[in-house]
Amino acid sequence: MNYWLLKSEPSDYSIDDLQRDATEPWDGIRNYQVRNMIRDDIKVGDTCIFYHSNTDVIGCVGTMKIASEAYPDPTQFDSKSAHPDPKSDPENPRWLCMDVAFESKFKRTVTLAEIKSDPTFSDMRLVMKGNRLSVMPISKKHFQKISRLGSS
DNA sequence: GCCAACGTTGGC
DNA sequence: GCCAACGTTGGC
Repeated sequence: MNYWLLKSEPSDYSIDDLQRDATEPWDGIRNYQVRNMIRDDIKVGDTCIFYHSNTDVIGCVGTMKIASEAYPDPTQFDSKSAHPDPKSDPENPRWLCMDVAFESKFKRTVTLAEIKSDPTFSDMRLVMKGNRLSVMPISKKHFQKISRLGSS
């Protein structure tokens, strides 16, 4: 099993929204590196950290599980969605998404500042320069440490 | 709201 | 294939 970190702006979709919905499509991904990870590497049952970006308290807020295989992201064909892609061919869709299932909400946010200041995380892609991927693999070690911090 | 660090697009 | 212009992400 692999571990991932998935970013979302809470004003768009938050951990509380996922707790309420239980399962939700993780859609709107429009980056080829991320698309390829979804297509090739992310498997049903993989565990993910839910990360809140672009907000007052930035950081890791809970965990979730991958709940489906990758499938074509319907929002790419919806002109009213946030990210329609008129160049995507319905016969050969460009963008994929997958369903995620709520697992847990942390007792507290494990903040980006905290992660940056802890040498345990110095080799984590999240804190390395120039990394803006909204989905990234993380090590089991980092996943377990973040889970432990969030549960305390 | 600013802007650095990307990624994408399209003219040539 | 190069690269300038433009768009996006996301921390601050």
